[in-house]
Amino acid sequence: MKAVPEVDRSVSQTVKAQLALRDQILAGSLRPGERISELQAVETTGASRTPVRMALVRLEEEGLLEAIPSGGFMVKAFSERDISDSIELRGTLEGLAARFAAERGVSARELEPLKECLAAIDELLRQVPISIEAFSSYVTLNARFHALLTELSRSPPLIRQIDRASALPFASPSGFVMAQSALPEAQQILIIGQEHHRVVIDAIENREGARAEAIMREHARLAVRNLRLALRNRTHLDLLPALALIKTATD
Amino acid sequence: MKAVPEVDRSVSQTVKAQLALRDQILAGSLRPGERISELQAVETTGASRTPVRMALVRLEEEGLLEAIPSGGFMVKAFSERDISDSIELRGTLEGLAARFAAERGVSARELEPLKECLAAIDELLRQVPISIEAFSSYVTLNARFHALLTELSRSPPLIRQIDRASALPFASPSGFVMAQSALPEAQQILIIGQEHHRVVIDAIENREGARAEAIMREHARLAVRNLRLALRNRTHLDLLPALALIKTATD
DNA sequence: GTCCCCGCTATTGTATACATAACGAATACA
DNA sequence: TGTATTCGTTATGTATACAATAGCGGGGAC
Repeated sequence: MKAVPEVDRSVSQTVKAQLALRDQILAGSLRPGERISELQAVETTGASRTPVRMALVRLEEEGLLEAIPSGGFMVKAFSERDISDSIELRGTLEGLAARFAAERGVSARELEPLKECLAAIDELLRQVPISIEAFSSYVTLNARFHALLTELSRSPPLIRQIDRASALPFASPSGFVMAQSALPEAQQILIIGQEHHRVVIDAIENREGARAEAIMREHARLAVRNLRLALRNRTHLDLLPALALIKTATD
Repeated sequence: MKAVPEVDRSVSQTVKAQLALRDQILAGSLRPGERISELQAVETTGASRTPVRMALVRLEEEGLLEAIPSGGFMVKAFSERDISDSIELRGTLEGLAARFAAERGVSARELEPLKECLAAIDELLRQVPISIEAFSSYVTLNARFHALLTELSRSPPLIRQIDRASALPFASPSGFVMAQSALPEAQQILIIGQEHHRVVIDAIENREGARAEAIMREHARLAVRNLRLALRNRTHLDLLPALALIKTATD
C-alpha cells in the first residue's frame, strides 16, 4: 500500500488480518455458512491478499472456518452438541493436564500464582449478587487459572492441544458460567466451580493424579449442564457473541 | 512455470507442496531444528512461493514445523517425553470417543466394519513369528480400526481433535508396536493390544461408557511402555523414519 | 413455455516482482 | 589482535498481476 504508508509495521500483516477476521467472525458480522470473500477481507482488514489468505488458512486450521470444495472458505457453523462436546473435550484434556501436574509434581512456588487467582476469585464471589463488572474480572481470572493449570503439566504437546481446543471460544467452561449471571442459580454455580478449583489444587499438592483428573472432568460436566441451562433460558446470550456460531434447528 | 507447462493440475499446488514437504520431513531429509528455506522448497516441490508458504503455514499448524521469531520456519524437534505424552494424549481422546460411542449407542451395522478389522488382525496374529509383510498389513488394519472407532463417537469436534493428535505419526500407538517386531515380547504385545480392541467393542455394544474409555487409555499406556522398550533396544527403528524427529539428549 | 447451452463475469489459485529486515563478512580502529 | 561498525547479500514478508475455473445469466431452440 504505497498510498497508505502509515500502516502499523509493529505487527505483521498476517497476524493483523487473522485477528481482525476472527473478531469479525466472533462478533457475528460474518454469519455461519457465509462464504468469506477475499476481496472484502482485504478491504476490511487493510492487509493485501497474500497475508489475508495466510490468515484464512490459519483460521481454517483453528476450526473457525471451513474450506469450500470449489474454493474459498466459509464460516463454520456449530450445533449445540458440537459445543457441549467441545467443552467436555477440553475438560478431558485439562483433566489430563492436572493429572500430569500431580504425578510429576510441582513446587510450592509454581502453585503460588494459582492460589492468588483462587483468592482473587473468592474475593469477587463474596458479592451477592455479583455485578457485571465483577463477572468480567471473574472471566479473566478464571481463564488465567485454567491457563496456569494447563502450564503445570509441563507437556508441550498437551498444552498445544489444549490451546487448540480453547480456540473455539465457547469451549471455555467459564463462558457459560458467565452467561448464567442473571439466573438465581448463577452464584451457586460459580461457587461450585470455585470449589472444583480448590480441590484440584489440593489434589495436585498431594500428588493425587486420579483425583485431580476426575475433578477437572466434573468441572467440565458442570459447564455442560450450564450451557444447556443458558441456551434454554436464553440468558445473557448477548454477552457471548460467539454463540452466533450456533446453527439453529432450522438450518 | 511457463517453461514447464506439464504441471499436474489435478491436485492443487498447495496440497502438492504440503505432501512433498511432509514427506521430506518424515523421511528425514530435513533434519529437526533445520531452517526450511522457501527457495529450496520451491525447487524441490515444483510449486511456486505462494503455495509453498501456504503449505508451510499448514504444517506449522499441524505441529511439524515451528515458526522462527526472526522469520521463516524450522523442523520441530521432539523429546522422548513429548512423544510419550502425545501417545497418552491420543489414548485419552480415543477413550473419550469410545465413551461417546458407548453412551450414545451404535447400531450393529456400524460395528460390523470394526469386527471385520478385528477378525483380519486375528488372522495375521496367528502367524508365529509374524512376518514383516504381515506387520505392514497389521499396521494398516490397526490404523483403520482406530479411525473407525473414532468415527463411532459421531462428534465432529472430537474427531477433528483426534485427527490433529494423529498428525504426528509417532502419536499412533500402533507405530511402536510395530517397532517391536524383532523382540521376543513383540507378538505378546500385539496380542494384548488386540485383546484391548475386543474389550472396547464389547463395552460399546453393552453401552458401558466407563469401561470403554478405561480400556482405550490402558491401550495407550501399553503403547507408551512399548515406546520405551523400542527406544531402549533400538529395534527396527528404521521402520519408523518419523523417529528422526526425536532430539537426542546431546541436542 | 421450458430447458439447455454458450459466454461473461467475478473470484479464487498461482506466479512473480518489490521492499525490508536479518545475517555475515570485511575492514578499520582501539 | 580483538572488537565493533558498516556495508552487502540473501531470504522473508508483502503486494500485485495473471490465469483458470466456477457460477450465473441470457438467449436460442425444441
